[in-house]
Amino acid sequence: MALGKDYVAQDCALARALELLGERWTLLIVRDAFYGVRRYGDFLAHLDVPRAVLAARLQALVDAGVLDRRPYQESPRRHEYVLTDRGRDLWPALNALGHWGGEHASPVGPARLYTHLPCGTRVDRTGTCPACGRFAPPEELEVRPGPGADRPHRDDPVSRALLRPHRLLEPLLTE
Amino acid sequence: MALGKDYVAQDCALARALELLGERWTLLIVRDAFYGVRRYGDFLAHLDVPRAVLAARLQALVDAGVLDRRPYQESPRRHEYVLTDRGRDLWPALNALGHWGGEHASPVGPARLYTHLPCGTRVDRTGTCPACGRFAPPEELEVRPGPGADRPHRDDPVSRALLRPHRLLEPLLTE
DNA sequence: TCACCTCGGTTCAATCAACGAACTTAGGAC
DNA sequence: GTCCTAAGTTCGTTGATTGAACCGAGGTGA
Repeated sequence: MALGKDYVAQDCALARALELLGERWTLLIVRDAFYGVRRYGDFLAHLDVPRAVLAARLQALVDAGVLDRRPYQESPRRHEYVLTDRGRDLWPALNALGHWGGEHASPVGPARLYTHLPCGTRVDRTGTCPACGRFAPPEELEVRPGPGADRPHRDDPVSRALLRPHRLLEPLLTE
Repeated sequence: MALGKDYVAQDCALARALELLGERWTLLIVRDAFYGVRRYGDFLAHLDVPRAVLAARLQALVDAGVLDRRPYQESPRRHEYVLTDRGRDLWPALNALGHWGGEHASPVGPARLYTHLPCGTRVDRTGTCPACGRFAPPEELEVRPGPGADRPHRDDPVSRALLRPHRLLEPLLTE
């Protein structure tokens, strides 16, 4: 979606957001980053995305300032991808899209529930906690499998780790 | 993005939403529908989307229950595409994505502002009106060009019509 | 009656991106 | 020396997007 064949003539904030986020796989990668996935191999295991596409998308997200690529060990040097503030600001959009998908595109309801930890209440489609009435930032949310959850489908370390309730943005332990 | 090569293994609400909405052009078409665009020719003029792609996307959105295709005149019979309730429920997602794009991906700020008509206040990224504290449904919003607006760029009937403040979902008059 | 116009598409060849399997590179472990 | 892991890159095949041309139903004007 490079120059010339992009949404460039659409001088609109949504179009510019989609220039990056509208590429296939990109938003699922960002969602996984909210779930605490940080490593190339874990994204790969959870997403079934072609390796080349994953590498390109991670690079694009780093270039756009959504993810930060930083070393998590030396010798051998390895890197992880962590959401920046700009990336965390995508939470309302991700929550709204996921909420719509759970209501209108899922046979059995949402696969995951988001609970505002201080209140123990599910957030609504705007990302607001009905109990305290405030917008619930992702750090204060816990993901947990919902009624339409993974059951038979996936079996990879990331999917297994997500069967346990998990605070958003905390690194996911994939034993 | 048909069977077999879709996000099907991602048993997740977001993945299912993206199965439809993640296709190129789809969310821009939905955005235009919120702006009041209803006709094939107007989408075409505003979006620079290939005709075949537009036809395919409109069909997919109708199949998914996001748009309703209904006649607006007989002899010759012509149809228009109007957002259903399911389509209107996409507003929080569209608003959140557009808000992110305006803050993080636009050089000069948002190209369009959304004002809650009863309060005269701009809605925030969650779609909530800061003045009345409630979620502002799209019917109560007015679009208006903002600081980063179209200026030189596009010159088509739809872009011209959007230079005037306009209530969301009201049919756009493209004289 | 004929030519031409509009609207809402469809068709098709060329191009571009995604896919997936194989390969690579750098270091550690046995 | 051999094997293993993590994080990629390479590359031929498949599939989607593009844009220009075409189509058909109906109206309009001379």
